[in-house]
Order: sequence, then C-alpha cells, then structure tokens
Amino acid sequence: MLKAREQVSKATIRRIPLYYRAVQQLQQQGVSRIRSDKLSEIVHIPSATIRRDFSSFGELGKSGYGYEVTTLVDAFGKLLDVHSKEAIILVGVGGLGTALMQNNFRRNPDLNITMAFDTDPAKLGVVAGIPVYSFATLAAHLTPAMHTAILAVPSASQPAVIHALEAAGIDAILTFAPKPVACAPQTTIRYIDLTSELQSLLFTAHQKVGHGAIVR
Amino acid sequence: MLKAREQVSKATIRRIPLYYRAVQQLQQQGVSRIRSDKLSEIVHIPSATIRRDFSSFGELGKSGYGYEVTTLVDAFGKLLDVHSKEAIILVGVGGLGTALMQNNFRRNPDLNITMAFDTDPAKLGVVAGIPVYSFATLAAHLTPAMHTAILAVPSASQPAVIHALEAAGIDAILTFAPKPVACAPQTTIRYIDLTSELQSLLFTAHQKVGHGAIVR
DNA sequence: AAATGTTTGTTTGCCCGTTCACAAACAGCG
DNA sequence: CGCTGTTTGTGAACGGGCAAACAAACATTT
Repeated sequence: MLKAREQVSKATIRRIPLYYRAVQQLQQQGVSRIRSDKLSEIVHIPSATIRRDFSSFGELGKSGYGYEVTTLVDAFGKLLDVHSKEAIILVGVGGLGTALMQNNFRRNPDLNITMAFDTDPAKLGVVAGIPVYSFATLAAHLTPAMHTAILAVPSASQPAVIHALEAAGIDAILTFAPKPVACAPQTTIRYIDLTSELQSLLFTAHQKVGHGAIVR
Repeated sequence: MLKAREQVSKATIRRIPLYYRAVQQLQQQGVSRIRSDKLSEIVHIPSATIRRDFSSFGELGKSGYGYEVTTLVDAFGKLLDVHSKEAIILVGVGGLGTALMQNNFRRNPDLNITMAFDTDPAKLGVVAGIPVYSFATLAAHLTPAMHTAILAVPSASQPAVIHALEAAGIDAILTFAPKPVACAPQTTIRYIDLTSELQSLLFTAHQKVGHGAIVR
C-alpha cells in the first residue's frame, strides 16, 4: 500500500499536514469517499497537484471511484508518525512561549510540549500544567527520546541556545527568532519570523493593487 | 537609483526583510561597506542570489568595491515602506493574540497593532496598552487608512471574520488559523499554521537521518 | 457481460527560481 | 595615468515544482 520512502518533494511534504487535517475532518463528518476535484475545493490546491502528491505515496485511489477517506487518513497518519507521542521541549517562557504552552497543539493530541526551560529564575515553576526548569539543567532533564525543540528566545541568545540543544541531542528545531545561525549538519531548523512575514505581506499587498493573492 | 517596480519575484520579496535587518545591524555596528560574499556568511544565502536580488532593484553596488551600507538601508527601507506607520488591527484576544499584543513588533517601531477585537465581552478593555473592542463594532472603529489585519481566531469562525474584514476595507491578512478560505480577489492572505510547520519539520527530520537541512 | 461514463496516475511541457561563470566596471596603487 | 586585482551584474545552463492532458483502470448501468 505505502511506497517505500523514496524522495518526496519538499513542496509535497509541506502539504501533507493540510491533507491530513482535511481528510480527518471529512471522516468526522461521516464522508467515506472523496474525489480529487472535490478535495481541491476544500484545500484550495489544484486537483492535478493533489493526485500527483498522493501518487508519490503509492496507489491510494481507484479510477472512476476516488479515494477511500479511511485509506487517506491511515496513510497520512503513518507518514506524519502520528501516535508516536512526540515529546517536545520549549525554550523561552516569555509572552510567545507562554501562549504556545497554553495552546500546546491541542488539535493534535500526540504533539505535546512536555517541559520548558528559561534562564530567568522568576519564570521557573509550572505554566499551563507544564514544568519550567532552569536552562542550566537542560541536559539533566532531557531523555534520549527527545529530539525536538521550539525556541521562543531573543535573537541575541539564540546561537548559544542552539549550540546547547545540539550538544544535548536535539536535531529538529522550530524557532521564532530571525537571526540566521550556523548549525550542525544533522540538525533541521525551521524559521518562523513574524516580522518578516508581515513585512513581505505588506509589500505584496501594496505592490499588486487590484490583484489579490494567497501567499503560502 | 531605484528601479521602477517591475516584477520582483516572490522569492526575492520574502528575502527583503532579512536583508534589511542584516544591513541595519551592520550600520549599527559602524560598518560602512559590505561585499556580497561577506553578507552571504551573515544571512546564509548564496552570494549569487544576493547579487541577483539586489540587482532587481537597480544598480546598488560598485564593481570591485561592494555595497555602501547606507545605500542598502535606504533602498530596502523605501521598498518595505518603513516609516509609513502601518496601523494594524488584531482579531482574537486569546493566548496567542495576547502574546502578539505584548510583543507588538517591538523590533520595528513603525509596525504597530493599534486596536484589537474580540467577541467575548470578558476580553474587552485594554491589553498591553492596546484597546480591545467588541467585534460587532468593527466597522465603527476602522478608518479608511487601515487595511491590514492579524487573525488569531479559531478556525471555525475564520471565514465569517474574513468576510467582515473585507467588507470593512481590509485587504492584507496574516492568519494563524489553518482553515483554507476563499477570499475576494484583491485580498492578500498569508497563512501561518504552527501545527503544519511542526509536522513537516518532524517529517523531514525523520526522513533525512544523517543529512541536516535548513528549511525556509 | 458489454457498454458507458468517470476518475485516477502519469506523461509532457512549461515556468520560476537558483547557480554557474564571465565580461565589464570600478577601486586602489604605484 | 596606467596597471592590477577585485567585485558586481547578468547571460546561460540547470533543476524543481506546477498545470494540462490523456491513456488506462475501475465503477456503474443496462
């Protein structure tokens, strides 16, 4: 059913979570089968792209019929390693960090921030049911199974934090600090820079007067 | 000096804020000139790409010399319309919305959330110095100069909110709700979906064991 | 069981963005 | 002022992802 993982294009990878969410909702609504052109209206992605994406994971559908929703949910769930109870650590318990802890990916019960760290002694304790430890005790609290971190720290301290995380075995990092940083080759970093996003949004909005656009 | 705005590639647009931040820092550090290969080490973007990006705004540099930092700061500042005091409205004063208000793009003094809206009467008042009004009074509080909004509302209510915003003259929207939505043609929407970002990060991190990657 | 209509998976061509590589242009210096 | 070394800007090749189109495959109906 599922192809061996050859090379899946980065663009496709970024769309998997969208697909997964959509078919999950369909399943909850009691829909048992779906065609690519109908799904296209839901996720706003061309049906040709959808079929090409799906086909890169094997033959999930049937001609003249469509896709079984259950099949898709299972396939994407396996791909995304849902139900593997990913334990995520958070570094930086400021305004943004606190908001993330309160939210804690409620939508996905298997993605959980399990502990947080900060250098400010005033921040230590428990926030939204999650313990906050001193950043100095990072290595002592990490288990070998933890390899994912979210960073909500000031840009200035980011390089040092990333260095410490790598030393502690973290190899997947999502950060909100805009400072580009050199990292170890096995580390994957995803930057989310809110100010940049906003500025480039404003630029395109001003540029194309009269033509709207959805920017992904 | 500055080219008339022809077509600037979307990829380039997304990099402008990075460049702007980098050259601003250089200026603060007293650096007066910079070469493309040196800048490449700072922003982690190939020097060829940097030169091509810069050249799409005119001839900003001098052969055998490099770029005058002042020239770059001016050019990117003009491009991004810095100092135009963009007034931004926020809809949804939950955990994430509150964090955004506290932060309020402090790094950029000309990007400001000036007012917020929520449907919950308990949320009304003032948060971080910013007034929070009832969402029902949206149209009454907006001025014609306001055309940018940030959404931190539940997915379910997003379509209705976007519809109301468009009716009130908003045409640039940054949203944190993952639900894809149909919008008017003149509206530009940028989605930031934290769960999706995290899931695709985990997928690539698991996929490429032994090969790291910086995902932008 | 055959005929018909529908939908997938894939092929093909296209477009955008990145990278390479080099000629032209300029700074620095003797 | 001419010479040398350096760096830009860009033409050309490359690669990846996207949209269209179609043959093959399956469901459905008679």
